[in-house]
Parts: sequence; C-alpha cells; structure tokens
Amino acid sequence: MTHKKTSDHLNRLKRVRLADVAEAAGVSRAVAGQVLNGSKGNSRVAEKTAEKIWEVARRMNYQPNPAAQQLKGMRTRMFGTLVASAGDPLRSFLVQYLDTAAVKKGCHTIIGNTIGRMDVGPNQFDYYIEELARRGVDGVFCAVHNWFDGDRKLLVQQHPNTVFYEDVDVPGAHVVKANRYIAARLATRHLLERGRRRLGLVLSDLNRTSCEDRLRGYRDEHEAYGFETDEEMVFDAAKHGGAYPWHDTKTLTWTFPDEVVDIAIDQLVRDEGADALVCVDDFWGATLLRRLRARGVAVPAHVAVVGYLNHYLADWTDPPLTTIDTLQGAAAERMLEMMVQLVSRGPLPTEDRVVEITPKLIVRGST
Amino acid sequence: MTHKKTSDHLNRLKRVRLADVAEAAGVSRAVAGQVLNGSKGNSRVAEKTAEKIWEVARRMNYQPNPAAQQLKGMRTRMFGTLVASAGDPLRSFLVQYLDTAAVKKGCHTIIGNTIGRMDVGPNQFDYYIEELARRGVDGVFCAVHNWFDGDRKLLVQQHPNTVFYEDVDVPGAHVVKANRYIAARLATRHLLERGRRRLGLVLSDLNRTSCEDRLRGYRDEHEAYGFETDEEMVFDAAKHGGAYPWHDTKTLTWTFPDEVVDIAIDQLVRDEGADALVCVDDFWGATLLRRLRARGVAVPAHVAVVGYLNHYLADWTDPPLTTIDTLQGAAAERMLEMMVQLVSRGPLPTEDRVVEITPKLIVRGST
DNA sequence: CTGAAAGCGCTTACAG
DNA sequence: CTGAAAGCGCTTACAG
Repeated sequence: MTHKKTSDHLNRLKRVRLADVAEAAGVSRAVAGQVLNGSKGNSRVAEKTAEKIWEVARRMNYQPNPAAQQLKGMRTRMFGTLVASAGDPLRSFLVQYLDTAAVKKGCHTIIGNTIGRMDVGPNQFDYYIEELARRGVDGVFCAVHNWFDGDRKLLVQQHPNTVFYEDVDVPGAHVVKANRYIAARLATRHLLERGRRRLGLVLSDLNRTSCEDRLRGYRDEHEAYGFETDEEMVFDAAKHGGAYPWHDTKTLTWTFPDEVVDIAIDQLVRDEGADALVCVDDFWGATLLRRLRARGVAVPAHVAVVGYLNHYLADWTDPPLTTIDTLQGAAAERMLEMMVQLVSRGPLPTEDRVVEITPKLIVRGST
Repeated sequence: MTHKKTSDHLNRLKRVRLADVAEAAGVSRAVAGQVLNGSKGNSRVAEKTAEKIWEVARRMNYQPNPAAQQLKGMRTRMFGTLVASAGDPLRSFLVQYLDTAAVKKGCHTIIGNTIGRMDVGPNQFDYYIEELARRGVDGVFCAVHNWFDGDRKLLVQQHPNTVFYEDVDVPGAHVVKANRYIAARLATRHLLERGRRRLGLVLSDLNRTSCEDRLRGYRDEHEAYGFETDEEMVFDAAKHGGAYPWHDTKTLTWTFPDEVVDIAIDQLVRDEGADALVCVDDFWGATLLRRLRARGVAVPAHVAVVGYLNHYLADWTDPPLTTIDTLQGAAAERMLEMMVQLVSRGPLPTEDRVVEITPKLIVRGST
C-alpha cells in the first residue's frame, strides 16, 4: 500500500477544468457543470447560456475529470472484463469485441486475467472482485471458463451488474451464450445435404448440458430429414479419459491426446462406417484430420469433418476445417446491451436474462 | 458528455475510509494516511502507533480509494495497452502477459483497440492518446503493429512514459523487440545440424530492417559453419506482390495467397533444389506445408520447413510446424520493468532504451 | 511526533 | 433561472 510519490515521473499535463470553462463563459461552475455533464437535461439553464458554454468547452477542449466524477458517486464508465487468460484463443476476440462495444458507448474495459500464466500465480478471481470494486467499475463481464475456480456468487453479490459469457451456476444470472443445439443442427444439416448418411458425433462429456444440447440437435436434424440415429454413432470422450487441448508453458506447444482420437476413429469410422464426423471443437477436428490421414483415410473424400469454434487453427489445417463460428462479436454486443440495461434500469426480467447467440456454419475443405 | 446519474444502478457498497481507520485507531486521518499510504517511509510516526494503525486497517480491510488519490496527483497504477486488435493472435498473449506483469506490481491495464473490428470503425489511435490522459494512466504500452496509422510522436509527447513493442519511428523511444537476427540464426543452425545443405530463405520484404536482420542471420550462420550462401536461395515476396494473412470479417476466414507461395516453391524447391525453407512467419510456413503436399513434395522427408512466431496454428498443421517463439511473456516482463523505471526515475539512458528478446526454437514435425 | 486545514475537480442540495 | 457552499476520500504543506 506504500505508493511513493516524491520521485514519480508522471508528467501529467495541465488539463482544462470545469472552472476554466465557467470563467471563460462568464458563468458559475455549477451552471457549467449542469450544462456539460449534468443529469436533468439542460432544463435549468437558458438556451443561450447553454450554447455559449458548449461553444467555449469545445473551443477549450474541455474533458471532465473522471476521478472527480467518480468521487462524487458518478459512473466511472469503466467495466471489468474477467477472463481466465486474455491470450486464450477461445476468448481473445471476445475481450477485443467487448472493449470495442464499450468504446462505442464512451466506456472502457479493465482487463482481469484470473489465471494469467498457469505457471506464474494462483487463481486471482476473488482478488479481482475486490479490486474492481475498489476501482469503482460500473459492471463486470465475466468470461472465465466455467471449469475454473472462482466464487461467482460473491462476484454477483459485490457486482450486481455482472454479465456472463457461457453458462454459470448462479441462479438469476445475466448470461449470453452460444446455442450449441443449433450448432449441432447446422453441422448435421450441412453434412446430410452433402449426401453423407453415416454421421458420427464426437462429444467431450455427455454429462454436460452443452453436450446434451448437441446430441439433441444432431438427433432432431436427422429426424427432420426422416433419418434414424444410432447410439453407436455417438462417441463420448469422457468415457475414454477425456480429451482436451493442453498448452504446455514449458515447451510452448499445444498437445491433444492422439490415443483418444484413435479410439474415436476405431469406433466411428472403422467399426461403424461413418462417412462424416461432427466434432465438439476444432481441436478434435484438427487432430482427426491428422490421424485420419495417418491411417490412410482421405478427407473429405472418404470422411468429412466439421469442427466447432472457428478457432484460428481452422484455416491452416490440411484440408482447412469446416466448422461453426460462435459469433463472439455478436455475443459481445449483446453483453454490452445487457450491461447498459443493468446500469440504467437494474436487473432484467427473469425471462430476458439468458440470451442465446445463433452460430454460423463456415464451410472449408474438410466437407 | 451527458452522464445521467439519477437512474443509475451502480450498487456501490459502502467502503471503509481512511477516516474510519483513523477513528478506530484513535489517531488523526493525517497520521493514518501517512502510515498506510504515505510516501516518506513511516519516519514521522512512532513505531507503536504505526503498528496499531496497520493492525486496525487490516482488520477493517481498508483499501484506499484510487479516485481520491488520483485527484491529489498520485499514481493511478493504471496503464494503457494500445493494440490494433487485442484478439489478434500476434498480440493477444502480449496483452495478457502485460496485464499479468502489471498485476504483480499492483497495477492494472486498460485495453485500447485502435482498430477494433476492421468493419466497425476508424483508427482510434489518436482518440486513445487523449482518453488515456484523461483517465490519468501512469504510462502506455504501445503494441500497435507499425504498419497501422497513428501519431506515435504525439503519443510519446503526451505520455512520456510509453514503452513500445517492436520497432517504431520515434527517436529515443523505449522499445522491446524480438531479435530477428538471432531467430534466423537459430532456424538456420537447426537445419544445418539436421544435415540440410540447401536452405531457402523466404522473406516478406527485403526493404524492411526486420528482413535485413534475418538475411544477415542466415548468412552469418552459414558462414559460421563454413558454408556459402547463394542469392538465388533468397525469396523476396515483395517482388511478387507480397503475401500477408488476411482475416475476412465477412466470411470469418483467414486467407493467404497460394499463388505467391507457389512461385516461392518454383524458385526455391523446383529450380534451386532447396531441401529446407526458413520462413518469415508461420502463415508462410503453414501454407507452404499445404502447397508442398499438393505438389507431391514430402515434408520433412524432402523439404524441411521452419516458421516464425509460434502462432497457435503451428501445432495443428500436418505435420506440426517447427518454428521460432518470440517469447512474448519475457517481452512483457521487460516492458514492465522499463515502465517501472520510467515512472520512478524518468527516461532511461539512451543506450538502454532498446531491449532485444532472444527468441527460442520450437521443434516439431516439419524438420 | 501529531493534528487541523486546505484543496484536488467535480456534483448537488440549498438559497436566492 | 443562477450562484455560493458543502462534500466525495484522499495527501500534504503548515502549525503546534
């Protein structure tokens, strides 16, 4: 807490104050403040005076001092953006889009990496709850993957203006999420339309709602085409130890368990004769492409592959990976809309608190 | 500038003030402030009193209000991080690491996307210069690619505490950058050690210093091994219209010009018999892998390929791409060190203002 | 060694 | 319709 000042080189330039504008315009600070930053419209000031004040303020390039406004209890026009790690490709664009959307409303975002570098420090989730309150943010965007620790309930309690990205275990929370049911239908439809008839579905863990949603989408779309689905065509990675991408911070490489992917190929392609695979994410998709080639299976000639995420890697696999984009730009905009509502009018009606984003199919060479 | 307050739902909880601590400890605010947040050490307060104050502050969980401190001219402990787009894989980890490093010093970063979404708005570089000054940041990290517009001189003038990532055209600027000369030597050495003897070098534009550095590294390393180099083994993409990755925000895909890559293969592999290619970046590397396969050239059996960046895609190409990591984590830490120096002691001696980071070879399947 | 007071730049009751 | 004054939570001369 010991912040030395004496020797700091902050080089802050003298800025125009409200008082300067007031003086130049020949009015009191109260009136100037009322006109320039005030709340109740400009009702209390004569039209002419107001215009004069605006003119002077513009000429002097007056910008209110946010610290002073904050001290008086005004909005800071700052939001916190919590994310496990901002560099994570699954979140980095969301971080960017949230900021861009905030700037359009004259606001800014303070970034909070709750994990940061895995090798560097512990989970900072709770630290940020306190720190963001101290900084006086108007609200918090929480895009921390839900498999990371952190007291979400405390977050919402301390920051009622919190909007989550993706599901969270807090009743009544405000959430924007990608619709995985539709994602699965889009992938399935695309493959059926291309004449594929034996579609394998690769899931990470059927105990998760997100995977249930995919399974429903996969089934409903088959049904809509009058096709049957078949238990044997569904692969649940969780039953084989699971398969997740892992970034090794020592070797600076990503790894993904080939063994599990090979089991999936055995079951779906070799045994069940799948001619297409709908994957839970692009890491699965990319690894399948590589393992299928290693086993002499041509993509897309023999087997087509669809991923999910539209992660950076999708354009650089061979062949490039057809996948589903989660439209994080649209998600960010909806999150900001929600936040604006929260700040100006308080909590939304319960039925409006969960917004689902309809994802988009991106066709590339793997189908 | 009209920030309505009346109906805002900020829900700010009452926080413990310095005055509360002072009262509870039975001292004046001045003394409490001196002990808890003061500058000149604790010299002016009796040991016993100071301890008592600390004890009370801890018990009450006192945290100074940064807005009030800022108003009195103290550091805000906030830095701006300017970046063309925070989602950009070339920068997203740097953004994260800068924040993580800042947090370790009790500071935070405000993100500024100067481009944001290409389709959404104009360059915001100059806007941020003003806005960050208004917010009173202690300094600015500028990681905007130098091919984007923006008045860097104005930035440094308004924010003398600015640290750049990668070269910038401002005399005397504080800069941290990756050493591309060493990068080229590392790639060259690795290939020579693996027995390759005909190394092609793929550059983006020989008019850039960064490419000159690579060429020098490539030559010096050959020389160190007693091998000759050969003009014909250097491919300058700029002479063929250039080749850069392009993210199409409509189709949500990345594209890279296959035609130029094919010309490079014609020249280096077909005509000159290259058995290895050192590339200017991973986009080149990944596209070369794909085009070489399409032309029946086996990688790494016939031709080895080395990229540069260690971009996400490097682990998911087929084969995975050997490349050079630019160690953005280390860069971020050096940038923060520089910033701390700048804030506490002012500009560094001229000879210490440019720091080069030694990159690291990451070996994967393409060599 | 410690306290009372002024002031940073604003907003907002409260008087006129 | 407008101004003088108080106060947000701090820091820092200035007195004692």
